[in-house]
Amino acid sequence: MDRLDQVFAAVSDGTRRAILARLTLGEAPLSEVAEPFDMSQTAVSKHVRVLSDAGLVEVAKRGRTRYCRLVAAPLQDAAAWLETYERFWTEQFGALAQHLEQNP
Amino acid sequence: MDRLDQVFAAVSDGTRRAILARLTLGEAPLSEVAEPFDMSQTAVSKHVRVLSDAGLVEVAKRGRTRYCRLVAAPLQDAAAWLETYERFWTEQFGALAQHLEQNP
DNA sequence: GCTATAGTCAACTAGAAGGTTGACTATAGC
DNA sequence: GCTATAGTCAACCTTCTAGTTGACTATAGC
Repeated sequence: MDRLDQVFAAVSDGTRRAILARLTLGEAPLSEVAEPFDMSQTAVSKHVRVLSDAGLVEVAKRGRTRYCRLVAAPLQDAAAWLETYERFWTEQFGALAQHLEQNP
Repeated sequence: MDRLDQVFAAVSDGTRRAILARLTLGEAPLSEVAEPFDMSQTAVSKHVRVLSDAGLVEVAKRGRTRYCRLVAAPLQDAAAWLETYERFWTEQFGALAQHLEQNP
């Protein structure tokens, strides 16, 4: 599995996207990250592991707590991949607009 | 699984990204889409199914052949999601640049 | 030193993904 | 009408994913 595979797979899960969204507010201990979810802390810990394997989260141990921090950089590769398709969706919407204009 | 989940999951596989890349060159019959891959046509057909379930490909039957066409629109939602993180990777690169400036 | 808290680890389960093969359906073209 | 081609479908296998629980480790704080 290459890195792009990993990044896209990591963000293809709503729970993990929610974790990333939480971390945009700043660093947080695992327990706090896990709190909103209706699942065991172990499960959330596994999600965080998937994110950190994809390079999207860094976990730092300080005392007995693990602080999670967002690392957005790998998302840039994903965005770059998507960008190469941008012209296709704009073209298609253009074609649709044109069609609707001619067939009101 | 919501739509964004589906789109991200669909593009998290290299084979499927390669199929999409092929389709940027224009519509193609399944057999032609399958040709470059070292796997059965059935397997490729399943990948195309995943893509079409995600709304990224449309398949039209004409005669005995199925023509596959790229539909980029759903990628726009993915791009929009990523955009909300853009400021985090630029911030982090900014911080890195600043650090490197101060510690040459 | 005892106890409560943060988190991991190992074992297990259920279901989804990604692939195979073999049999089948539908159409093209002579 | 026969045959080759395009593709699906169903059954199966193996590996990965997402979750569980229970036992364990490490540290904070009195």
